[in-house]
Amino acid sequence: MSDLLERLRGRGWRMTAQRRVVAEVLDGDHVHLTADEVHARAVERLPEISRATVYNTLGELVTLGEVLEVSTDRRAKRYDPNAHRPHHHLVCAQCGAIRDVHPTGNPLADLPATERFGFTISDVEVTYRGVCPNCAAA
Amino acid sequence: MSDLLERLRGRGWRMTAQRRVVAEVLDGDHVHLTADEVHARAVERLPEISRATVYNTLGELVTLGEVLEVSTDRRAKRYDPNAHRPHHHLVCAQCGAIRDVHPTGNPLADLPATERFGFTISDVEVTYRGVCPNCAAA
DNA sequence: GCTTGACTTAGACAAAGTCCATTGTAGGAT
DNA sequence: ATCCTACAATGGACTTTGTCTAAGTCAAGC
Repeated sequence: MSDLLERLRGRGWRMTAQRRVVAEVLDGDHVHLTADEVHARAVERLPEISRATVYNTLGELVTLGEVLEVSTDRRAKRYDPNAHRPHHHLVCAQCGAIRDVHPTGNPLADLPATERFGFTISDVEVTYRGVCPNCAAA
Repeated sequence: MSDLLERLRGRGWRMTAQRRVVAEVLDGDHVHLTADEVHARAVERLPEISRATVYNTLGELVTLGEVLEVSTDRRAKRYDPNAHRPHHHLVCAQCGAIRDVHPTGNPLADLPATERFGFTISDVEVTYRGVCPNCAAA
């Protein structure tokens, strides 16, 4: 993740304690935190960090392409630091757990020209929904 | 759409003016209204209908499988009455226009067992994003 | 070590949606 | 036809998620 900090500095990002903390919180694999969760964890390390800063920083990371926004439920957006490997998501309809998945095939190729209505398509988002083993057992 | 009303009555739905109006508003193809838009149109026909009732009714229609919830942007949920023919969505990243599309292929088959993590998958949602002809021209 | 403009802050604000106590009513029972 | 009652509707308070702004702070270049 320090690569991330390096990359950001290289792009002229002004490095502040707040931004560093947000980037650190997002470290790890299969992490899909809401903005509020990011804020909560950031506060543990930097108690005076404000919500607005967390939102700003997350927004910038998304713009820079370092983090993906995913909206698997209709509550809060989640932030996925695994932005450099394309992937989709598998969501538990009951507990909301999220896993990154890598389907075979290319959904873009599955949309014939007649079904494109003249759109220039740039992106496909696939969300699988189901029940996770934990919830199925309960 | 009166089929819908019939079906609902058959399921023991108590028919009220409010519910009828909400169902009528959702009539039509390629309609993807937000709850607020549904409310606005319902008010035209039944001025005293409340927002809570619209939300409740939409929620019930979703539970009954008569209407689909789609969240193409992260603002409001949209309600899609075309629930009986499986389809996916094509969204303009600029103006937010939504089209129903029918891709070939089956994305469910594209997720190998090793990528299912023990989930029982029940549903796949595919959202294509791009720029519509209108916005491209502007 | 200054300066400056970018960054952060707190809190007000907004949009979307939920909750709840109260009031109303559809539809079966009489 | 009227009455009953469980289910539905109401409206307003509340919650959640996110944005905006004015004022204060600070990283980084000089």
